[in-house]
Amino acid sequence: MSADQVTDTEFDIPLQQMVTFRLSRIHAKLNAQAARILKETAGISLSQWRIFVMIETHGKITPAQIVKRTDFDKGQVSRTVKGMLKEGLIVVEGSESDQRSHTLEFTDKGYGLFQQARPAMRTRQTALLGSLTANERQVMFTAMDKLELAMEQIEEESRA
Amino acid sequence: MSADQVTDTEFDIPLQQMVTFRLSRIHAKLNAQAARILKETAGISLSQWRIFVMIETHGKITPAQIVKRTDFDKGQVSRTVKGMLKEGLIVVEGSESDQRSHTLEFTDKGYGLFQQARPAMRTRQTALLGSLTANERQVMFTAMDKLELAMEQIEEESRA
DNA sequence: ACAAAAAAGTTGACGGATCAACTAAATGGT
DNA sequence: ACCATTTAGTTGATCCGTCAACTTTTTTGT
Repeated sequence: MSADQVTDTEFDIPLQQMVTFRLSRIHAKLNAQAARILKETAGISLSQWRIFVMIETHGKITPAQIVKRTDFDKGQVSRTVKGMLKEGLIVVEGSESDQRSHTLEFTDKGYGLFQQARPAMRTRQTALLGSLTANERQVMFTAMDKLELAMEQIEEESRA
Repeated sequence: MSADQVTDTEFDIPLQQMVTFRLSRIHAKLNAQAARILKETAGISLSQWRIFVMIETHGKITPAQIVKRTDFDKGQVSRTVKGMLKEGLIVVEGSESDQRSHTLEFTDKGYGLFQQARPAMRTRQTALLGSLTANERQVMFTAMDKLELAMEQIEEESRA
């Protein structure tokens, strides 16, 4: 049951950093690679891509809804949207029921760039997922769920 | 075999972002939590902690060796070391064989702070690893290995 | 031995992420 | 209906991560 014996044979990376550290490195590499692909294929940033994906998936979504669904920082969403408006990648449409908010939509230009980036992104995603067996994928996702839960519990305990 | 059918039932998060996106969020949360703990327990930053861990593990290590082993950015290592010197957390000792480089060591103050942060960090690490079964841990690490490999292959292919 | 290449470290620039303060609009309890 | 609270979005400050340019020193090939 105790987790201490898992990796006590220290090779290069000490116990204390295994999970955090490995995830951190993978994340950095994944991000850098995605950013590079997006820049090369469509000249857009990773933040912009993520906004596009949310619009594509949910259609006419507001910044607040994006924040709720993704946990992105609302400041950053605001700035990214601002940039995308200036570049003519999206347009906003004021909501009638709520004067504060507006829904986001593709422009033709924005949609074009999004489509331009998609094949490479899709290929990459397929290659990444394809490198794992079905079982590995499944276990990895449940493991990530559990890690997120464990983090929340740590947070609660340390606040008690 | 095809990876497309894995998550084609789109719930909240579309296929294109599953891996990248989940990892990104977990990474961000893990980082934020670690940073908070380190600040509260010892008043040090995550970068400083990581340098400490490397010194602790390898003893009298040079910045270049840290970069090799961890893939940290050498610019950032340089800056972090500079800050730690100014705060008196470490000292450097010039190498005789190489005029360019220097090894890093704890000061008493630095070691004290490191020890001060350790229990909370260790507890957290144990809680994180402990939330997973042995099998999940093992599968997760091999999955991460495979993902890193897949990324490298994508990189090579796109350069061809 | 010497020129060319590689390695160690520093620094500047820039984008991304996080946090906090702020404005304005909507909601809810009484 | 009214005041307090919540929610949407903007903006500024700050830190971290990444990239590239540069200096100095060491290594390597001939």
